[in-house]
Amino acid sequence: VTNKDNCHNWTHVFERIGARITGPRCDILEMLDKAERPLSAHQIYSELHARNPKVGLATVYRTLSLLTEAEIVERLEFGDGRARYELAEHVTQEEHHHHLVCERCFRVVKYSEFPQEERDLVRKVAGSLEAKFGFTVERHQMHFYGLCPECRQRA
Amino acid sequence: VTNKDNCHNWTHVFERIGARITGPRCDILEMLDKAERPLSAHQIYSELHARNPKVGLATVYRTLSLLTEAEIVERLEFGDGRARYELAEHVTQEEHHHHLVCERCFRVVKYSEFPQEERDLVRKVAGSLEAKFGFTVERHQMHFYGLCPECRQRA
DNA sequence: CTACTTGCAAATATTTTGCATGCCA
DNA sequence: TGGCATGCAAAATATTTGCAAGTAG
Repeated sequence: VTNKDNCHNWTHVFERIGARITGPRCDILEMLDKAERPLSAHQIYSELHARNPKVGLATVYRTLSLLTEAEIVERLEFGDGRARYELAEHVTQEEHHHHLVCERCFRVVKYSEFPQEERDLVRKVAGSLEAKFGFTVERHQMHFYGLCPECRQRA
Repeated sequence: VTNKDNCHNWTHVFERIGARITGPRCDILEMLDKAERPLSAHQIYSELHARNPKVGLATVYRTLSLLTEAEIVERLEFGDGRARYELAEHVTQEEHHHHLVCERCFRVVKYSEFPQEERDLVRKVAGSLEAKFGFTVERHQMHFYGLCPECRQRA
């Protein structure tokens, strides 16, 4: 009883990577697209499974893995042992952003501050790293860690 | 049969945090201090256990946890599911640095490029985040990901 | 139809914890 | 000596995989 209601926007994504278009896959992309912060596999599974108890956790992991390989999804780790996932920027067409993380409760906020300055610096650093270490630089992440207002108050 | 040969440099570190000075603890700090890249718990355990089979993996994890809480060690995650650890900068008194990671083999290289420009940008971003989100920003990480020369050749 | 997907359960991998023993201060 | 630290084994998490059954194309 796979429900493909959410597939309209995503058919071309799966076609491009030669993967089949299924209900759970579209649901996952839809959730990631609507989310205001990166989601863990468990968060995605909980919601999907609540809507349709037939959905299994393994499918969530396999789908996230598939989409991460295809660079449709980006996998992030913030230090609490569970990976989070969000849509790649070329998919959302949103502004380039990074994350601010509370090191106590691991709440995550997206931000985009001084994008031009960042671009300039990143370009310089990436060039320098390629020259010095022979790496082909593909992407970067900048995480800021601190205490959110709630956790600071409790501390 | 605890061997405290490696404790000379580290007594004050443990005294400051009110923790006992033991062989395994000093060995771990010594390893981190000598390492040129962040080490995983398993890497540390392997070497220590080879030198002294009495050392257990739990001690490694408990020590890393203790030292991370005390901000003597920094915990890092690069996306392969195993955390890495390195000495905090105020302990090594080395230059502020970040990491370049091969997304295929997860080799990690430390770098420090354009430190002044980075400081300027980070200060601006941190201030902006504190004002906008009410977080108290404590630290940041910048990870560059790409392919190392070896993995690029193989691909 | 046929191969790709899925669900379930079992297997891995990493990290944490309980408890009896050991050892630092 | 007293309480923190350790080792071992068992537990808790997170993630991956084998396999039989389901379904997209």
